[in-house]
Amino acid sequence: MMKKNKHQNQSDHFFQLVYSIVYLIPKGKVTTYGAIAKCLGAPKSSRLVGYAMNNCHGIIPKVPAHRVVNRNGLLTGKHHFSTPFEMRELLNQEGVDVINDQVVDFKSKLWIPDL
DNA sequence: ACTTTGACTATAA
DNA sequence: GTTATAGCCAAAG
Repeated sequence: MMKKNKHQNQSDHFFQLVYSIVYLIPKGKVTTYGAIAKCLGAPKSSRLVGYAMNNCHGIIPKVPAHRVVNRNGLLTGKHHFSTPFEMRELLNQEGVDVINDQVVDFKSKLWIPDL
């Protein structure tokens, strides 16, 4: 009788939850940390979303972290990729134009996870 | 157990 | 338009 589990022992429960949302981001679209956090029921934990992404290196399947930008449409996490240009490259391949580390027509490309 | 950190956001000046 | 400050909360040290 698993009585030792007082409350989901999944240490990275929050991380997995974030990843599951990121996987849902359609190709050619982007979303924000706050949108993901809000979808998780913790709109004020936007920082934790970014924190989770910092741990996404080596996650299988690959996490499309390049589709997650801040609320301004700025590629704040580009420095966490293999190369600062990789994030822009990936977005460009999906039809998302990026100029000066900012998504062009960000408002149009924005996608909000559906609950 | 306490302190620091961080891929954020909202508000104020 | 920009810059500064505060709030936020879980993971890592």
